[in-house]
Amino acid sequence: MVQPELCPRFEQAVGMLSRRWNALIIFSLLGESQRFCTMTESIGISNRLLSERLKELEKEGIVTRDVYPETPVRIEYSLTEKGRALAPVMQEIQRWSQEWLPVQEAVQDEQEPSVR
Amino acid sequence: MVQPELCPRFEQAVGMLSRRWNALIIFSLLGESQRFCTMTESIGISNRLLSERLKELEKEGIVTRDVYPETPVRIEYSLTEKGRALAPVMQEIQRWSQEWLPVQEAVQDEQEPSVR
DNA sequence: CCCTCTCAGTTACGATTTGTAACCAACATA
DNA sequence: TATGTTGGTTACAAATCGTAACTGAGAGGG
Repeated sequence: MVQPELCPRFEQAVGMLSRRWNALIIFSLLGESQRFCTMTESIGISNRLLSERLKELEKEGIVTRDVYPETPVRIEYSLTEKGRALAPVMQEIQRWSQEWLPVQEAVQDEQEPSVR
Repeated sequence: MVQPELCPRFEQAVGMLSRRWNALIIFSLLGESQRFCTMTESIGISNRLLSERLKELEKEGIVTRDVYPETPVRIEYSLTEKGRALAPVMQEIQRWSQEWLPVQEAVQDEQEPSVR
């Protein structure tokens, strides 16, 4: 019934990072602050989900939202210190992916050789 | 339409790690190989999803499945080298969670009954 | 005044995925 | 025959996601 082992803080961190798109959002903000429309394009996420995720991440103190009342309005999203502190996590994911995942060529019809 | 920036291998790694439960499954196997029923208890995942995720992770070369025809049958899941190579990622998540997430006390009535 | 454009979202809704619980098969013991 | 254990499946409702259309504020054109 109860799950005894796992550290609750670790579980919480994993819960946040496992939420779909969150890792990519954080990664793309590690470089520099970005505006909404730039993020949807570079990440490939829909308006709806990006909006939803950014609100959650802001509430968790990972992302900051700055409004510049220019015309048209400019809204910049950036990472807080707590958010930037996730850089090593992203770096390790990247390192692993470089070492263990194959470079995938353009379009190749995968055909499983002999899976029963 | 096209997302130009992100490295496809990084995206793939994030996709795998962001799949719900995958990070916890990998983390719990970092210590030692485990059997099915032990994992459902310690992680708090249902049979259905654990079965599904383990099959996916096995297909991706991250997890190995070993059958010991004892009675009752014992099936041990463990990490491949590729899977164990994710240890630094988990370590960095853990480090971040220790530094940035609050220790949450026993039962505190949150206003929002956040049931994820 | 009306139409159009951009940015930053919302809303509506069908398609996936998840969580829960019940069930199954193999083998062993009582 | 009935019961227990392990390692799953199956069925189905609930939650989440993806797509696309829409909104609203402010500026500019005609």
